[in-house]
Order: sequence, then structure tokens, then C-alpha cells
Amino acid sequence: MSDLPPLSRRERQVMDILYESGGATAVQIRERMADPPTDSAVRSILRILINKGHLTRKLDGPRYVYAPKTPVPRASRSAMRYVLSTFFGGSVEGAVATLLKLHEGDLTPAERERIKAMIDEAAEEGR
Amino acid sequence: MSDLPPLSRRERQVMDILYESGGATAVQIRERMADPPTDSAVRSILRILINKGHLTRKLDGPRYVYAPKTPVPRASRSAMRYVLSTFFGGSVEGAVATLLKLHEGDLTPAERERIKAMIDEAAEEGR
DNA sequence: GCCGAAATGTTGATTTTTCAGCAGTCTTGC
DNA sequence: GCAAGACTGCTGAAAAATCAACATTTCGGC
Repeated sequence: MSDLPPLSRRERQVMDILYESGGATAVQIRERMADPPTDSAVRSILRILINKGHLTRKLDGPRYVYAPKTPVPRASRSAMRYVLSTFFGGSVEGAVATLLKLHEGDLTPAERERIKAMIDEAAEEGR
Repeated sequence: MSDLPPLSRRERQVMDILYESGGATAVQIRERMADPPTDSAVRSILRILINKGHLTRKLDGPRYVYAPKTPVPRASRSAMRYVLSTFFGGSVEGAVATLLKLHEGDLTPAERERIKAMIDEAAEEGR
């Protein structure tokens, strides 16, 4: 469905910031960029991203707030699907394993229980 | 530690193919590329990737086999960490949830059990 | 209304990426 | 050993991305 033109380096950097924050102004975006260019350079990138159809923006008082056009949940699924197929050969088990190892012990008992419950639920719905 | 220069669009495409396959020849890489350029163009990208330190290659009989320099497990963790922080605000629970929904019902009972076991193990090791 | 400050937009130059053409080298089969 | 085909490396040109200087517009206070 959504076959937008691919992203360049800076463009991806900006998109990532917006996915993480949900939305931001040009100045906020620049503040979060690693090795940030001029303010006007940031605006050039934003303009290109809008032309390509990756971004929308709306006026919030005196300034624009930029946000990803594809809603975050959909982008999240897409990103996860990419990692799953690229690095884990589609193995959900393998993906969950490294996910857990990333934050060993950071899970509260309650979280652990909820995750296990989700696994069972997924099995139910799938049949 | 490993702060290699960032990847351009085509470069990332090639790296993804190599992460997925573990290693491939120039021709194989080209076959897997979406909208593939000339054979010599692919080789240009490969040369650049080697210069940047992202790839290694070794002779396998009459031709080179290219492979990512950073081992796949490490790259996998890095990719997962990126998705986790960019799209899920660091919430392992959220990440696992969309992971499960991607393949609803595809998990065998055995897989489900193993994953739940991993969750408990992770909790043990973390303390 | 007027002024300064802040935000935005436009343009064109520099740099990087992308790519194909061509030449050289090695393999294989005969 | 030699010809055909496959593989590789190099070079330079075309396209895209990146960026900063400058112009324009908008907002808020006075």
C-alpha cells in the first residue's frame, strides 16, 4: 500500500525523532538531532519530507508542529516486521529472546505476568 | 566503541541483505536488491562499504563472498535496541505485544512454553 | 500602528551518493 | 594454450541530498 520514496540519512534521523516524540516543532527537532545543522537546513529536510508524503504538520499557535503521516502504531509494526525478518529469520521466539536480554531483570513481576498472559491470549485468538 | 560512518540508502539495503543471508556474492546481492542497478554499481557500493569498515569479504573459490563485519547477533541487538527506544519508549512489554500480534497464532505450543520459560529465566538472572 | 524577535520560506552552491561504461584479470572448457 | 565468459576494479558523470545565507512573514509588546 504505502510505497513512499525511501529515506536518506538525515531524513531518517528526523523521522526517528518524530516517531519517538510523536510530534515536534522545527526547533525541537533540531535540538534533538545529533550533530545538528543550521536551522534552515532542518527546514529544508522537513519540506522534502512533506513533499515525499512522510510528514504532516499543523499550526499550533505561532508555529508548526510536525508529525509522521503514518500513525506511530502502524510504523511500529512495520519497523518490528523489518527487524524480525532481517535479523531473526522471522522467528518470534528469537526476537523475544534478545528483547528480554536487552533489559535483563528490568521487568517487574507484574510486567512479566502480563507478557505471559499476552502469549496465551495470542494463542487463543489465532485459532 | 564501533562508531562507523553512517549508511546511505543503497548501503543500508545491501547491509540488510547481508544480515538476512549471513553472506552472499556480488551477483546474489544484486539479485535480491529491489530495483537493482548495474552489476558494476553494486560493486561500487560494496567497495565503499568495505572502505567504511562495514563489510569483510573472503575468497570462496573463484569469487568473493561478502559478509557484515559486525557479527549478526550484535547487529541484531543493536537493531532491536533501536526499535525499542524509537517506537516503544523502551517498553519491553509493548514491543513483545506487537511482536506477538504480527504473527498471531503462528506460535506452536512448544514455542510459547519456551518463551514463557525465558521470561522467568530473565527475571532470575537479573537480580 | 510600529518595532524587534521569532518562525518560516526560498535559492543556489557544495558535497555525497548513485550509477554505468570500460578495462583488466581470472576460470573453465576445449 | 587459448578463447569465451564470469568476476572484479577504476573513473568520471549524473542525480540527489545536504546545507547556509538571505528574504519574507508572523507574533507580541509597547
